[in-house]
Amino acid sequence: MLTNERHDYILRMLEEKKTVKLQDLVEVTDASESTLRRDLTELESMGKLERVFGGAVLPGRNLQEPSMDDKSTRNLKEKKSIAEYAASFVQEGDSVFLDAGTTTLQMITFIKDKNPVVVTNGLPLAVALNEAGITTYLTGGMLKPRTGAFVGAGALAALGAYHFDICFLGVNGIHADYGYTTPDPEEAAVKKKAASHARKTYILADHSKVNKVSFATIINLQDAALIVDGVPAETLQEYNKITTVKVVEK
Amino acid sequence: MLTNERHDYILRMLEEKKTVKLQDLVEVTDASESTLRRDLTELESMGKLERVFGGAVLPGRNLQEPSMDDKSTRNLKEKKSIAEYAASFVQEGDSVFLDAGTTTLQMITFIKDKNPVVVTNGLPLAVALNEAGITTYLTGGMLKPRTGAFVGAGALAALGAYHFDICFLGVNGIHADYGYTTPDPEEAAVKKKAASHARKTYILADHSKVNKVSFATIINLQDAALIVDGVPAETLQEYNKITTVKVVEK
DNA sequence: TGCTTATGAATGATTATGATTGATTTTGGA
DNA sequence: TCCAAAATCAATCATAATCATTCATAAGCA
Repeated sequence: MLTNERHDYILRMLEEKKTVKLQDLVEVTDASESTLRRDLTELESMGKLERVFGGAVLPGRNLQEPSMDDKSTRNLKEKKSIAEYAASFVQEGDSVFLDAGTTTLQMITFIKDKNPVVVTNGLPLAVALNEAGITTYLTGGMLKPRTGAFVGAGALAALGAYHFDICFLGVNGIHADYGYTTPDPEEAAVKKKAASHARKTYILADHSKVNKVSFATIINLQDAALIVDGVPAETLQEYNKITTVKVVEK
Repeated sequence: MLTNERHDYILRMLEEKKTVKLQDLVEVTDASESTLRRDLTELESMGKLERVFGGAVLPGRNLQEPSMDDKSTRNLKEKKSIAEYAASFVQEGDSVFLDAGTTTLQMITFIKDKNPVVVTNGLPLAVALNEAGITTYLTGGMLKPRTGAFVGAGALAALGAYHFDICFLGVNGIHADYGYTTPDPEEAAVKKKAASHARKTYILADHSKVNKVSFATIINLQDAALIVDGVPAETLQEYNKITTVKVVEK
């Protein structure tokens, strides 16, 4: 069976069944496991499918879910590691700002025994903080449906009333030349203001954000430290010029 | 069965039945208890469901109510009737304030087709409003764990920036002599300030609140209308002295 | 021939799974 | 109410499945 034939077959099978197992493909196509793995990898890089453990599924088929959930599944483990490491900087009784985002969300588990007072602009975070029994303040403001973040004049005004011992922000991209970037200007404004009211600011990012700069707003942050996972040493050199970098070990 | 298939199955089952038992999943999916427990744990960490003893439920549902199912299910039918009736006063495009509370929560279903802009101080309400696709503002402030209400200086300051066409408040007791009462002074302050920024205010209460005055703070509200259900005519006479009373018919 | 590409097999690593254990929670009866 | 039984739970472990990587072979082509 030709390579293209296999590819077509896989895609047609996916269309039909929405999901396909590698072992089934082996039986039907008479190709080896290795070959079919390569097929799947290739088709994935073309965006035609999404690999999962044991096979593949149609891409983006949980787009029906709020976009937050999609993102939260991606790199979840890395995010948890980063969150745990970041949480180690929080001290007993600190006043903490947690940015809206999936990585900061993961931090809640790791800080709840430190009796922090937490301010956030994230709706899901407020829910989780409440459940965790943490003293919680929310900035308020206009709710962005896609991200569950509160932004706008209301959020900015509320931030003016607080001061934080420590502040944790998520970003969408990090680049040695452009610095930190995030797609939404309103969310960028909130991040900036939060950082300006904090004694110390940490930026959280998994490796997928490194050297990425999408259509985005640049956030100018002085004195912020960057926490990332699994980035090669030579890449780090570049960033050390512009910020303190802390790498999460596995 | 692929991991993703199980996850999808669980979520679809949840969508349908609102709740799912672990044992049922074991029977249907042919996976072990351990595996399904892991599935549930993972889905929970993604915020797609909430684990309960014996299975899982859709998220948010039980956060809407402080701690006891008791309170939320108590008089639920009456609350829905009151909510539906109250919602009939909302007009297309109105700016609406919804107080934190279970009755106001029920209103969301009934106002979402009127394209309102809603301001609330209730965490569960913000979640529900977001899900309903309604433009949502939240006051922010300090979160009261028991009730999910935001109160304090932050909440009051935020309210100063809004004006409402219509305002709906819940109370804990109504008495012909003492007026409206609620146990928490901070929540009382929020209610009062919200009402003072509204063109028209409605108080929602089921019959269990009538002639009740617990250890409570009195809320002085001018020009507010009272919406109650199933109260005898002679009781009504008393209240007409102090407010406009509207009774929900069954 | 020399070069590229596709393939399959083998490897050690990673991940998912199911069974077991003892702890926790709920249930039901005294 | 209190206590004991049953159900459910989290944690751990060993096993099985799946994975990425490497290497060697074979086929196609100038």
